[in-house]
Amino acid sequence: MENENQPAKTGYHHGNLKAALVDAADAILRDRGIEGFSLREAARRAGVSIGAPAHHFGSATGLLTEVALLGYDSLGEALNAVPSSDDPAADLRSLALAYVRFALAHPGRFRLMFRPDLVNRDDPRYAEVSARALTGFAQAIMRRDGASTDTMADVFVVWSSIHGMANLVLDGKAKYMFGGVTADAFANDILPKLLADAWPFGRMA
Amino acid sequence: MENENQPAKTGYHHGNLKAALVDAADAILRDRGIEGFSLREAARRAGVSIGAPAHHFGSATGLLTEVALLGYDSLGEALNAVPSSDDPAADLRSLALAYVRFALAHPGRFRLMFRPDLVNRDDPRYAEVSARALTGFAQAIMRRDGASTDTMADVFVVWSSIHGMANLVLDGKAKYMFGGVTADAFANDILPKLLADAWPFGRMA
DNA sequence: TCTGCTATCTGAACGGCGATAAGATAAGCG
DNA sequence: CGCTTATCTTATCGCCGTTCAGATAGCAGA
Repeated sequence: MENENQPAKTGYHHGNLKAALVDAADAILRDRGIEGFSLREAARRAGVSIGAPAHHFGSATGLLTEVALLGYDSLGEALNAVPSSDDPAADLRSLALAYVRFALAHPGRFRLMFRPDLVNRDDPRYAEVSARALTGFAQAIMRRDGASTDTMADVFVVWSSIHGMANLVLDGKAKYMFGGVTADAFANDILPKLLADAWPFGRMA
Repeated sequence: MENENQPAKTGYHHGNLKAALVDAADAILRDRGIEGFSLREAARRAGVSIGAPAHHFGSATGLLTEVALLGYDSLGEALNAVPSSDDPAADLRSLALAYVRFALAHPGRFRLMFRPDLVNRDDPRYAEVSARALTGFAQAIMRRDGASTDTMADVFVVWSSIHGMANLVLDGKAKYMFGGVTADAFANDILPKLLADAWPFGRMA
């Protein structure tokens, strides 16, 4: 997942600092979460001074925006890796499972992606990359619905359901409901059953 | 909503600093959101020195935990104010509407309530107050389901759906789907239609 | 190769933050 | 009245993001 971003730092000039800082920031999100991130820590991990990031990104938001864009890319990859079948309801269950698993596997990235105060959504790449992450998802809903009266409403409702599950589990709220289960056990044991039995979107419309 | 917390500051001793700091913190959440909160700003608003809050709350988390507990109380009030009818599916739609409206009316409080890093969930009052906020909600689901095989799974799925809608709207994601609509317009115009037409939990099981 | 231009990076500074601890103040109670 | 104790102030520490003058070196053109 990490670029090696050669050439490595050789002296005064790093050579590939921009990519190195993005990698460092992503690593901080992985190690310490979004609240553990700081611009200075990213500079430290990249082996440069505290003022160096400003030249490339201007501010902490600038750097985090790059990480968030990568996050949407990786979410899109995870969702697009789910194969389509001739059962769109089953596909929707698989997509929901992939979405929640992504959130649990990359909580720092996932949380960052939905933080309007830390991500510059006016970046021209944002609309494109965030929309593309959900295209396969929207298509599965359309396959299930056929000619719906309001596809956008359906997408929003299904997305909300999945996004809500991811957030409640990430925020530790599912523990209270399923007997202190770990995130892994939830994703591997409880969630698939839940999607098959109690989740109405996994049935034909 | 704000206590007047008499007696007001009279000199060296405030007299009711603990309540005044909770009010100040809640006001900061209202004015500047959760990211705009600081212990020093709360002290400033209460008219005391920056070290004063530590005596009463120990840390920022201590103060924010108090505010979060009040938040769960107020969410519980908002949900319990929704009357029960003989149509549990309609009740569920009303509860969903009240939940999302609460989140949009008190975004700072709402976000704080789900921040495990800012709220001490080991506080003995936490389990009680957070559970009570959702009791009426869980009862409506049980009335709709009758004798379900797994009520907890149903509660989790419905709650996720509602919680996901609240989060997506709060994080500005609904704008992209419903034409840049404001939060008020979403809560008053779009959401009721959505719950009636596209929301499967608002129908009988 | 030399020269100048420009991108890149350093290092110091500023104000704001949470936390801590020593000391000042006053409320309460015997 | 005097002692005890809770309350609040003040100073300090190490973080943080941001800014800016200056140091460094890559690089294009002569």
